[in-house]
Amino acid sequence: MSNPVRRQRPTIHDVARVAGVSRGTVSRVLNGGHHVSPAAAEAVNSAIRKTGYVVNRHARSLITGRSGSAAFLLTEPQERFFEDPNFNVLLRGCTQALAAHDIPLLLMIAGSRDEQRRIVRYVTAGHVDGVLLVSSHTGDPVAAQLARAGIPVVACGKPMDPRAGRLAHVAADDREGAREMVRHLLAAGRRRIGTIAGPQDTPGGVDRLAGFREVLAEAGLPFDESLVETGDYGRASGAAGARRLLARHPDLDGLFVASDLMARGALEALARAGRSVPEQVAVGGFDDSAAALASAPALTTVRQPWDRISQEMVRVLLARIAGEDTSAVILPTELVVRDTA
Amino acid sequence: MSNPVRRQRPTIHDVARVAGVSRGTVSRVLNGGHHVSPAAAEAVNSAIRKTGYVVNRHARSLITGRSGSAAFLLTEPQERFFEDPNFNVLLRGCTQALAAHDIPLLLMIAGSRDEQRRIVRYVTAGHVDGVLLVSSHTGDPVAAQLARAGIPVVACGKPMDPRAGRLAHVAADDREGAREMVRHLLAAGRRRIGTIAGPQDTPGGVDRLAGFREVLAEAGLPFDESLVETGDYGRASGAAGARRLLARHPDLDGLFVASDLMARGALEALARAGRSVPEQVAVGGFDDSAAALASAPALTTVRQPWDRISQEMVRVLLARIAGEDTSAVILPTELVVRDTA
DNA sequence: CCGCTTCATGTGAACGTGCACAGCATGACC
DNA sequence: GGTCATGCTGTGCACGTTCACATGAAGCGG
Repeated sequence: MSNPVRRQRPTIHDVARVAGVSRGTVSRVLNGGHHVSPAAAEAVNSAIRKTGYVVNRHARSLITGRSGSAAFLLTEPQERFFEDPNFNVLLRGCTQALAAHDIPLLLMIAGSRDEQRRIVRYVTAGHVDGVLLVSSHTGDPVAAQLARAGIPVVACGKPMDPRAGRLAHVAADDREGAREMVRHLLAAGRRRIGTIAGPQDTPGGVDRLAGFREVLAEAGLPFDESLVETGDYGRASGAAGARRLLARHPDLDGLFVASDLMARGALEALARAGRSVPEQVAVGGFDDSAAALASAPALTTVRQPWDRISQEMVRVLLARIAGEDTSAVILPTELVVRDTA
Repeated sequence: MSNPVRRQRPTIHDVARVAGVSRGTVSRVLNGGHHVSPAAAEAVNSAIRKTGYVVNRHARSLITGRSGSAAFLLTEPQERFFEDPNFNVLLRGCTQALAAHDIPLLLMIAGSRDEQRRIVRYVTAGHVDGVLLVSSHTGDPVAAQLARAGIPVVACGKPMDPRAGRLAHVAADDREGAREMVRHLLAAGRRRIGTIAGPQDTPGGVDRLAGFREVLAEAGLPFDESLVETGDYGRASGAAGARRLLARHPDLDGLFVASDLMARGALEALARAGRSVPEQVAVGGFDDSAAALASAPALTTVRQPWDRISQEMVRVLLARIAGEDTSAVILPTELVVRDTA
């Protein structure tokens, strides 16, 4: 009747003893409850409550070979991601979506070569069941190694390289989002429409530019390469692009900019050039980031459904872990009309 | 000589066989290498390279009772944190500092009651060795439960409640930072200095206001309660506070604002009231956030050493996990002089 | 009443590691 | 040469769980 000095955490064995059944039965109740009589199940559940038992994931992982956790992997220019509010929405959304399945999320940042090696070793060692990948270009060596090792990976954003087909991905429909924005500019009577595109080595940059071109062509407007500028998604490049466009086309009356940050830069350049927005030049951005509302005038933009993207990434990842072969998911964007167009 | 059909991951046993030693010796090499002859150690290391062995953390955790991982726990108003660029620096810094010790970081968000329960269960079950806590008020129920269960917890920011002494914490020196800024305003000849303080239920808000008062008193300026306004760290409350201060004190020539966001709001209000900055009113902020540089004029502010804070949090956490009783660490701030003061 | 199936339950083994302990060789010292 | 200390190495066990298999009971049709 004497208590042990050190109070141990209750194990499945304790539960079995209290419930008057065997360890196997408790284990069955824990994992699905098939092949267990209602009476036994009830006894086990009550014993679990009574003892305060929680499963030891380490023991479980050791035998099953699965960790019950997932990683959020960030490669490449981490600074840019961390500064991007949308990235934060994504990170939060993924964390919470996985938490609903009782799966903890490991945050991993692959910066240096050393960090990359460590991450590959950790993940391929089976200490993570799957990986949510955020990377600007998907020729990423880390991602490739993981995919080759058979780790389920779901990327955020369309892969640049279609032959990197082993990666599942979830992305917003950049092309259709761009199309919608340009149609909106056309509907407002704009005919001399320029664009500041994103980097052409990112799929988003390519698709938004493609959407822009398609709609102009469909509207029967002559294609003019001099109406296209390219930036790096940053504020400064937006301002520079707008200046160059205005120099070439003083009669510009519409501008589709591939990111809100660049759009803000473009607005400054337009103001400095004495153009009124939206009266003389209508401006549309992309992202619906905080920058869109940072100062007046509020930016008309295209919203990407980041909350849904995170949910879908988790859904696809869990499906892949379960062995299903879900691959690409493309989600619709939403046009947000404010003051600039 | 026939290979097995399925290639298993190499275990410590395989390494031992290849190296021609026992499992125990391999284990010793892995954990510190004490009591191992150089020859044996070399044989083991070469065998590890040859087999591509990586330790199975699940098995190790099962026997040691330690997980080799830590959690980054976010409670309360998650939105505010995720929008705060400094928070991102902190999260990134902690992740990388822990990665250097080969410790993965689990991101946990305690929003709903249900999430809180799940997190407490997970952590107290021993699936995490320690917790890095970010919470605005440290009377936090989740933190209290974890501390009570004996989990090492290191909080970011000073606890409001000194009797919550079981939590270690790392914080910037808000009081001295505020003192330095106010001294800077005094040195510039300002004598009619107001402040927009932060919420008085947060330690940062209290300390920054205390520093403000102390320096004025030391300078022999009469204390005037009507020079104090209180905001919620947000832009709008800064603008409102500045308007009220100006109404009461049209001759205001200096303003210490407890956050950059509020400072931006104050700058707008000052501009609208026709005051020139810094000629008529010198303005100092706090945080050195992106808002400080968001638009002209660039804000003079107090920088908190977020990179060092994250490093110290990790250092203190590892010390606590190792059983040492490191507690409070206060780090110096840095005055960043730009255009507004 | 028998043989067959179905289903709930118990049992032993295995997962890969760390640790305590025992054994063994070597060398030093009396 | 014997005793003892010292330092390296091997072995068995334990950690808590899942899984395959065995067992036995119950149901059922002939």
